[in-house]
Amino acid sequence: MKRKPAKDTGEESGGTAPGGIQALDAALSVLRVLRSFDGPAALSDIAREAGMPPSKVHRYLASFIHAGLAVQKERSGRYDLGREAAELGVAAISRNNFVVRASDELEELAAATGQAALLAVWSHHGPTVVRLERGPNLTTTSIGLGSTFPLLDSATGRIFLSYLAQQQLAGRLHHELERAATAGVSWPDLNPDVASVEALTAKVRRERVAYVDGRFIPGLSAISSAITNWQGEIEVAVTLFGTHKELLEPGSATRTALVDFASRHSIVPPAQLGNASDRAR
Amino acid sequence: MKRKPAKDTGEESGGTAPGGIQALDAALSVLRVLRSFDGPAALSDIAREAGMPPSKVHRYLASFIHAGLAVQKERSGRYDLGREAAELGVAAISRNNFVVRASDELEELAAATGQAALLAVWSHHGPTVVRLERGPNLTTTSIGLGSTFPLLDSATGRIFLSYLAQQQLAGRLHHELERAATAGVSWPDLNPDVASVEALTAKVRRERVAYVDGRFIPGLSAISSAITNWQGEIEVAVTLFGTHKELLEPGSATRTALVDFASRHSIVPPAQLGNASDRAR
DNA sequence: GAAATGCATTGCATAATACGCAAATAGGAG
DNA sequence: CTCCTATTTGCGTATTATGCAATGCATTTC
Repeated sequence: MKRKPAKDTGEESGGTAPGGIQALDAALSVLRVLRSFDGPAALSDIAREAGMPPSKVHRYLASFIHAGLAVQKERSGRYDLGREAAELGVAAISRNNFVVRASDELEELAAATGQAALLAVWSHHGPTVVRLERGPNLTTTSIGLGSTFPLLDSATGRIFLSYLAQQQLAGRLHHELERAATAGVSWPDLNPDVASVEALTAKVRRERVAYVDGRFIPGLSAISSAITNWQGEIEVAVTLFGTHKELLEPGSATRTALVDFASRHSIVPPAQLGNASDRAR
Repeated sequence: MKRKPAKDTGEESGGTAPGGIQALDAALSVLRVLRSFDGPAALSDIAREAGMPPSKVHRYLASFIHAGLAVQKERSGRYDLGREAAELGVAAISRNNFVVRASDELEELAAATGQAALLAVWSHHGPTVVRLERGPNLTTTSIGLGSTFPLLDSATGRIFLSYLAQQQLAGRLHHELERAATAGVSWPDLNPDVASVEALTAKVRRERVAYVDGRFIPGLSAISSAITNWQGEIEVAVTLFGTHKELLEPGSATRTALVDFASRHSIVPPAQLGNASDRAR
């Protein structure tokens, strides 16, 4: 096969895996480009973004379509991710033991509290719904798998805000703070500045729950708690939501059940096993 | 590159996409194999399942790992799906509106089967038509966008009756059962009592279709199937209808096409996420 | 209405690259 | 320590992916 005859400057292994296959690396980078679009994308746009000739990308896409990872809409249309991509993602998520175990009991939690319940994990877009259990009282909602929540404005978001490492949050947090500042928005319990956010997250970690009342979705109250792994990092957020504000009260049965649920599915880091940095290296 | 020197029996395009790339097709089939396992898998198992030499699979996996689609656990360990796979799936699902996706092909379904076709979703009033494709043979009908169907009396309604959670149906189902009981109505295949309804829905779930012949609308036969999401919950019902009763027969081309259409647009949940039939009732 | 533009798609010749085989290395068990 | 299983890596070959350019299709522009 030919290579671009021009540059061969010596810097060779720029994006190739050791022991991997060049063509496959190239193809997978196209898949990532396809994912990075918000919706269906034209061949020329994908090719430009990937830095490859359209004919090459077209052949990759033909194989992706064959595998079901991509689809082509309408006659002579644009490309989008396909059903197989969705199934792959669901399978990947279901390999996460925390999600699987919590899913098994999520229905019980919803039934016991009489509220709708969801599980969310962090993906690079933000907190993302991976499991949803509609309660008896909630018929319709704009929330579904793949929905993402804001960090500042939602119970689920605030849990990640409080438990996730600063550097993972940084990009999105800055963005939301800036938007809030320029729009002149502020909330009853939060101002759009770093100090105020710090105070909020401290409170959330102390109480082990975060909540909002009818802010992100009008008329809907939500309360969320964290399921953590052996390092004390958040793996999943569990959120209950409904139309009554009473579920937020410190002593409420709902709140107690939620915290209990989160604790039972968390792994409490053993306190006196030496600190993690010793074991890490 | 070499090919298996032995068999080249002439059966050529067994699994290759037209205009696609052979190596990529092979690699993606490995990805699918990896997904088909319940958890982490050994190289030799993946290779055997994919029908390829381990060295080939190993190189594919190296590229998958490089792209984040796969991970290798521990030292010299087994392979599993990676974070990028989850992100890919979330992206696919969040931009994937079941109604829109199915709408794109509804016309083809109608043309291929020669029947009229519709899509219906659940709104608080009941099954509601959101897309309608009049077939070549059907000129006029009382069905239009926004029409709602009864639960007991229509193919579309019976699909929702069989796949939707009990609590969402409760109100309307009670109402219809009561009306039928007081009016003394009954049907050839259904009595207005809970046990009879239960038997019907079990049959529907088993056969994956529900149908009626000229009952809801005299002289009109209809057959319906469910498009389900990642949790096994119904998102949309697809219904074909026409004046001939033959389309209801188990082996008919129409029925086969319908079930195929529905499964192609459904997301099959992995076994570990708990199965939907447990939660359905 | 006709030309023109912007796409996606597809032959084709070439040599670059992925493949199969087999050797090597690592890990685990007895 | 030794064997055994399973993963990883070199290497030569010809199969196959690639860039280029021509084709086809559709929508737009004048």
